[in-house]
Amino acid sequence: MRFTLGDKAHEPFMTLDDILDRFYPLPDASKQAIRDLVKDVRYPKGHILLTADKVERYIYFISKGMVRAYADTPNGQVTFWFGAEGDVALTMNSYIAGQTSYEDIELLEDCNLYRIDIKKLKQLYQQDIHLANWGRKFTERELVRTEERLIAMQFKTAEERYTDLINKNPDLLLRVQLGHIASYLGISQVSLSRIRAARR
Amino acid sequence: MRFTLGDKAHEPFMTLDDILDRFYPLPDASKQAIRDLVKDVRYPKGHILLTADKVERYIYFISKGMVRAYADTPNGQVTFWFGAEGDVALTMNSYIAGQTSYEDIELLEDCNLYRIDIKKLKQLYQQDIHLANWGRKFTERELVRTEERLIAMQFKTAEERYTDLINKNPDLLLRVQLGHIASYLGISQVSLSRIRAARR
DNA sequence: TTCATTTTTTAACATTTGTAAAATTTTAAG
DNA sequence: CTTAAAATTTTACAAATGTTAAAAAATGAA
Repeated sequence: MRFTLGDKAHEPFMTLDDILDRFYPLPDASKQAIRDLVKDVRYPKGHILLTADKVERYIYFISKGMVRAYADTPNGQVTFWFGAEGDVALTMNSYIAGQTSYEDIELLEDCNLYRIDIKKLKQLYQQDIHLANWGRKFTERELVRTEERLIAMQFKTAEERYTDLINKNPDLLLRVQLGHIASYLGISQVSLSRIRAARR
Repeated sequence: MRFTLGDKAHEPFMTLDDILDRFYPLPDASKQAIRDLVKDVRYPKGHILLTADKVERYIYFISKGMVRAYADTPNGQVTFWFGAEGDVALTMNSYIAGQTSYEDIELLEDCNLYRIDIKKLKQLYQQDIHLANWGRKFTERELVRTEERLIAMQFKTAEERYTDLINKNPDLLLRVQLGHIASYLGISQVSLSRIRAARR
């Protein structure tokens, strides 16, 4: 999922079942099919989990830790998504189109992840209608969130977007450095400093 | 679909089959199930097809015409999506969550539409795995487009976003007034006029 | 065509945000 | 604890965008 942190962000970790149940109720047989495909993996802070220029084979459910997605641009990196416990980390075009994508995913903390093979997951989408609808629901939730953020970018000031962000995700300030937050808000770090100074 | 206009935008109109085939190959039985639910409707330019404050019962495939989605804000309307032939017009939260949403859909031209009942479509998602995957694919395509636009908002100048927009959609300038385009780009109409003046 | 309405552009000034560089604070390693 | 590195804030100035109001152009109905 692209940007949640809401519900269970403060939990120390989430189980695979916790994560699967967030999007859509699945019968146990479908959950078991996922469990059979999943492998537990761990990587340290700073690890690049997925890269833009590769067709990535896996997506990752985040059990514990914080990550960011960023696009490389002529003007530097643009962070456009944070993922925490319960979210799904993936490079969009690899997942959706089997092509290279526009973003890298970097771990901002040591992470425990559930790794799953995209091709095998898609085979399940073709075989199991519950999982096909689970996959639909997952994307739908991301789409609503992304569209809401896009609209906010079109008419809210940077200060409003900052306030909204930390109100919805108070722990973000404790877990993510301000440079990444500024980028996520679409402003320079200097601008974010000014906004924060004005709030004191 | 949220913002395409690409492939067949210049076509005078698209059939239901054209539209269904854009996202995902469907067996004929599945297409027939959709055909059985669909009703042809027409509305004139200016008609408000869907509204934010209602739980809408229908979504519409656009056979002919141009529409926009906009959110009402304290500072006026924010247009954040244009739909043309082949696109799907819907209020997101009605479609996704069965709740009121954040946008109205207004017709910018006289339109021919295929109307379909959301509840019945969702029943099909539960019964027909091909349609469930069609629905997944539809949302996935929207998500990639929306995410790409969000990233562009974060690091491209208004002028670059304007150039990108009209390069991808040359006919947009002929079919949509500049005030809506300015809003879509996240700038004032005055700013857009300045950008256009500088390009001459 | 003519006239009223709507849309778009232009002008003037205010505000926001960006950039570059320096100062300060925080973090992390030894 | 001390020190070097990294992150954050501050400052000064430049560039981009917003707001308001007026002028010009385009549109559409009679």
